[in-house]
Amino acid sequence: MDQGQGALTQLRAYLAQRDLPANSRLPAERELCDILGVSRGELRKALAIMEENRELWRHVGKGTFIGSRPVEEFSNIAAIAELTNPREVMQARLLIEPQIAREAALNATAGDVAEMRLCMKMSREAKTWRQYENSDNALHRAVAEATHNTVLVALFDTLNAVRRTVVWGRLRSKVDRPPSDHHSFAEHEALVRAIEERDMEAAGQTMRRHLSHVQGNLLASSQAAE
Amino acid sequence: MDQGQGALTQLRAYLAQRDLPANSRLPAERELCDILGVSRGELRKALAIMEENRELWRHVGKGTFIGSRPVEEFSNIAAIAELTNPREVMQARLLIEPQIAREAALNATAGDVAEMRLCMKMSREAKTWRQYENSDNALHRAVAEATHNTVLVALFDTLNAVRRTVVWGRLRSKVDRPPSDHHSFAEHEALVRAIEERDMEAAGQTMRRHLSHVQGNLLASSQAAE
DNA sequence: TGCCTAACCAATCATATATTGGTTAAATCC
DNA sequence: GGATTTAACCAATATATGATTGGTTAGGCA
Repeated sequence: MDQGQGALTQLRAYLAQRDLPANSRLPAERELCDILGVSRGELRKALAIMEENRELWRHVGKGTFIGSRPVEEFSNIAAIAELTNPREVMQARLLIEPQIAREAALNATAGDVAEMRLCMKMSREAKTWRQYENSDNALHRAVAEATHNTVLVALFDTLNAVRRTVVWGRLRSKVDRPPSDHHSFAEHEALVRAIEERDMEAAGQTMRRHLSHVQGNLLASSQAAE
Repeated sequence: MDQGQGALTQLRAYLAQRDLPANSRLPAERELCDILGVSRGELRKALAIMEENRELWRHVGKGTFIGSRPVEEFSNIAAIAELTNPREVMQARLLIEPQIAREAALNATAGDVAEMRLCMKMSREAKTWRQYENSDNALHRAVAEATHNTVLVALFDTLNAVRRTVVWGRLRSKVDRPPSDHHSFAEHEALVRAIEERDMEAAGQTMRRHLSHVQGNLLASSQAAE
């Protein structure tokens, strides 16, 4: 009975002496047995207790590590893109991006707005669809960056990556041509102005209206393809 | 001059004959040289043109592939967690999750609601903080799943993964204790009821209020730590 | 000058070997 | 007899090695 707790005590003493930083790996179980002078079974009991206590985590083939187990990532872009479709992506954009625009209106600096205007200028001067799409992407990302919230930017990037993968997979318009419809230009202008004037409500509304138009165009083109 | 275009023509003919599906790999450059009977330089010119045209993409060590280059992922959970903090994460939750709740109210099935009620039951019966947190997580994820939108679920998972990494990194409450404050229980109940009644406005508002309380608690505990 | 050829480079893949936590069962010890 | 040690084995992972790939450069050649 004392033995069972003894291994844990020895292990704790060993770790306290080293004072290892988080995520650092400690020796393999077989080595620790020799170091601490305990049997592997007792050592594993102690390790199990500390793992249950979230003081360390173990994995076959990897080893034993200080701290809490890292989370598994279901954020694989390609995997998401496989499971979804343009409709879901546009719906997600309609829910997320207006909220980002509202937050951008609150936090945007003069530099952020200048960046947005530069993107708009480039999109107006675009000679090919590819250039236009790049500028459009850059503008939307500039809005996300204007929130000055790393998590929101990361979420936007994820959503954007999924969008590009899915859309490109479906309709492959090889013909590069300048955009004929200029409805986006006016909407972008209104969006940036709302952000500049710190009008959260207008920023959100404008973004929502803009994405609704994009959604409508996407729907129309898919119908035309049928 | 005819030679330069000739390699491209031959390559196009070769690809048209095979009619390879997207993302499929085509032979290595050195093999293609023999197959098409052109020099590697000419072949690479043709490949460069088609790559510029987004008809294929190449990468050292991998090969040459049909279609457009897959997007790079900035969705590394650990990387995001390194750059952010609990405040940004809570802010992002306050912007995203109410929108998800609204959408859930529109699309939830009876099975979805039953799943939510099960999560609530488990959270009420939780004996430790860990159990409570797991049930709470499961409930919020059930709401996301009720949107029946793969992209929204994936974004929620990403946000949730970042949240757990960041929060766990900061405050490590080793002491497992049952939750003393029951304010979340009533809020969860109201949230699920709003979703069940398809009241988008109430669902969004309830989720926002709930997260505001969570944010308040997090702020209070961090102040207490100082 | 323009093209071909060959060689080389760094990134990546493919394969084999070693290591690690997890498990089981016989041996051993009070 | 029950608990513990010990050894062997397993699947997952890491590590090391060699082959392959796109990218690049330099010399030969027409």
